[in-house]
Amino acid sequence: MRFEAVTIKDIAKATNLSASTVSRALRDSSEISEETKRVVLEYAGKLNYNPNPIAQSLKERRSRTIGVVVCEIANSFFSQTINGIESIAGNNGYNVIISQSRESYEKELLSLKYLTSRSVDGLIVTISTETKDTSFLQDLHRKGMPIVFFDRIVEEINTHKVIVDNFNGAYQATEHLIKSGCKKIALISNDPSLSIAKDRLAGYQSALLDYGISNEESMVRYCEQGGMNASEINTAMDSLLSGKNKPDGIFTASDKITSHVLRNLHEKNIKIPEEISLVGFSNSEVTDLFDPSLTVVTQPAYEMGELATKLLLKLIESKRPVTEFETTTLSTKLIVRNSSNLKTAFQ
Amino acid sequence: MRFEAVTIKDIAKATNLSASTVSRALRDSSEISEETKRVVLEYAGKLNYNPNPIAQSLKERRSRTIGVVVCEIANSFFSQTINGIESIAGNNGYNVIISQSRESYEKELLSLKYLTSRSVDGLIVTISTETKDTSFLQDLHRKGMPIVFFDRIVEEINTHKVIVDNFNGAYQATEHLIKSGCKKIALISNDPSLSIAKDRLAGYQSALLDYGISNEESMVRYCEQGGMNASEINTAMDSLLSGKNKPDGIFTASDKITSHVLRNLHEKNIKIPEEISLVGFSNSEVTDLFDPSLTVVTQPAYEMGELATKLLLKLIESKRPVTEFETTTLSTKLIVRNSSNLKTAFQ
DNA sequence: TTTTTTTACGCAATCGTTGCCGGTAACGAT
DNA sequence: ATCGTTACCGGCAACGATTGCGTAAAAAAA
Repeated sequence: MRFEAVTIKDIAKATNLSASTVSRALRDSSEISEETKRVVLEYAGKLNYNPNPIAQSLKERRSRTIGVVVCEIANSFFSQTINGIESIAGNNGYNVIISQSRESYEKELLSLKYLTSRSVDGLIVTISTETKDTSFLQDLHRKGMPIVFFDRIVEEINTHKVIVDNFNGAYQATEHLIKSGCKKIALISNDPSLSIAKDRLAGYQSALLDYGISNEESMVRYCEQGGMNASEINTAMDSLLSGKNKPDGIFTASDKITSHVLRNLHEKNIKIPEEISLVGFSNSEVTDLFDPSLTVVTQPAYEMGELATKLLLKLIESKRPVTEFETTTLSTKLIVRNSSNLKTAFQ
Repeated sequence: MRFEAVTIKDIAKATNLSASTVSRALRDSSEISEETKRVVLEYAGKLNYNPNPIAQSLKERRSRTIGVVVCEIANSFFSQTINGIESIAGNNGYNVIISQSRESYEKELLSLKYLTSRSVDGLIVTISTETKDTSFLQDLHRKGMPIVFFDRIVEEINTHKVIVDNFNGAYQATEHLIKSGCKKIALISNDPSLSIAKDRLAGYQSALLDYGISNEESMVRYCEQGGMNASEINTAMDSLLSGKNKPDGIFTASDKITSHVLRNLHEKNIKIPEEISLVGFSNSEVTDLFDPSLTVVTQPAYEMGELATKLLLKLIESKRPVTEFETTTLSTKLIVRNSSNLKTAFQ
């Protein structure tokens, strides 16, 4: 079954005008008489005419569509970002096609190929944990495809980027754990090749350094699959807790990792924060309901989506090639709750 | 900046053939010589040719795009459904445009108009809490637009529908509360005009009836905005708990409502399940981490998305108008945790 | 050799829209 | 009466891919 729409030709026939006149009348051109415009608009209204965006796209060589590649929609951080993206895109007459990599390089590549073959006007991308080779993105960028990165950016591609101050977010989280009395603080993070993982590691290390706590390799674990499956995190936790140097605080560097670690601590019947304090990056809206309520580092995801989209639209609508790019860094927010205990506050 | 793609004409020029020959060669037509095909394919490969889907859409009068209207992406149930939708759509060469109503009738209408004006081949829709008037959807349906409803269906439109057994889900939840020893069970639900709210109310009432508990109007609250803002739910909770007939069990009929109610109970320092037991519909993946871990009714969201998409594709690809429609009902699952206490189990 | 068939390709139209060019009628100016 | 200007509108072509139809050349049949 096909859904048949009204075209300009239908109106042209009905009004005994040519297609071009109807087109111009609809676009309120000055070279069409008021009377003709009235007639055309009346018919267009009556027949509920809508211009065919596919034909327009073909003519104008643009689709007014932007492609978004995220790791996972069912992740608060990304769904909030998408909300921001859709709001700005919608206000500007663009639509959004969303694609998920599910942390797989292969799926990411497929998504990118799919989106570009669907003639998107630009891309908003956050790369997967698995992605080491960014040559496809570099190719696209070189050929003139407007791209904006957010969150997990690609350092070697020079374009607009929207990130948060991951260093500071991690620093504050770690500092908070230290001030809570933790002496042995572990970090469970994403694959270290990711920009965000690097920055968060650096922030964590810097805080330890500043407070005179030694940086020990043995206290850091990386999840190559970004915590897509629990087993990876459980393995990390097992090895972390089995050693002689058991941590008294854990800093988790992503949404998924945070909840998996909490679940693992529950299973092990470890008291939080008495035995181990927990602070993690998370944009989930229900971490206040967790047992215990979680101390989290949150990111302004919605704003990041808005900003990335604004930047992308600027790229798309620029007449001449853009060579000056900006990296916007927003702030994270530390929300202190019961999974950590700010002991020094009572001293 | 525009991204310039390789077209059939580029290949035609490069190979000194006509566009039609190139087109036929690419589609492996029998009236093209093997030698020509080889040459064309070689060039197409070298230039990394991809057919322009916009041009194809215009020609074939279809966009290979399906539109999805959900209430909110940042809701586990819907994001899981979208995952299911995308998986089937992707496998069949369709892409997906997602639109959110945010429980607003106005935004829903805008989304629908936008999607249809973007020439989607079909729609997968779950209506907003606010929606009372479905005439626009009825118009679309009458004009031949393939539509599949899921979750919150429109009863008066005869098309494929995918739902869960809301009656039974609610019955089981209520029955479980009764067996846990609750005598006064409240229901906090969505706007009663929604199909799911009706069915869940009926299941709740039926369970009460079967166990000889009186149905009292005063124990039911409806959230007209579907729990989009906390205040609505807090008001409901205040009125529910202030009366003389304080409930000892609450059944919440949606994801958002469930977490808001839990938060409200926390704020009121009410012990769960000692003072009040809580069971709710929720597809959040972290309800096991809540304080207390939540007893929930979950829906097979991913499967619902898959199924809805399969049905939609059948509609879209059917040669002649479909008149026989099916409503598929999947089962919910009750996961018992600590927010309710199955006391009778110990007897 | 002539006629028929087959092979392999090009032309032109199409989808819906719009930019460009051109044309005509009306009107005032000369 | 002639010209120029203005207002208004139509025709054509093009965006990229596809397809029915036509046809030249080659192959096969007569």
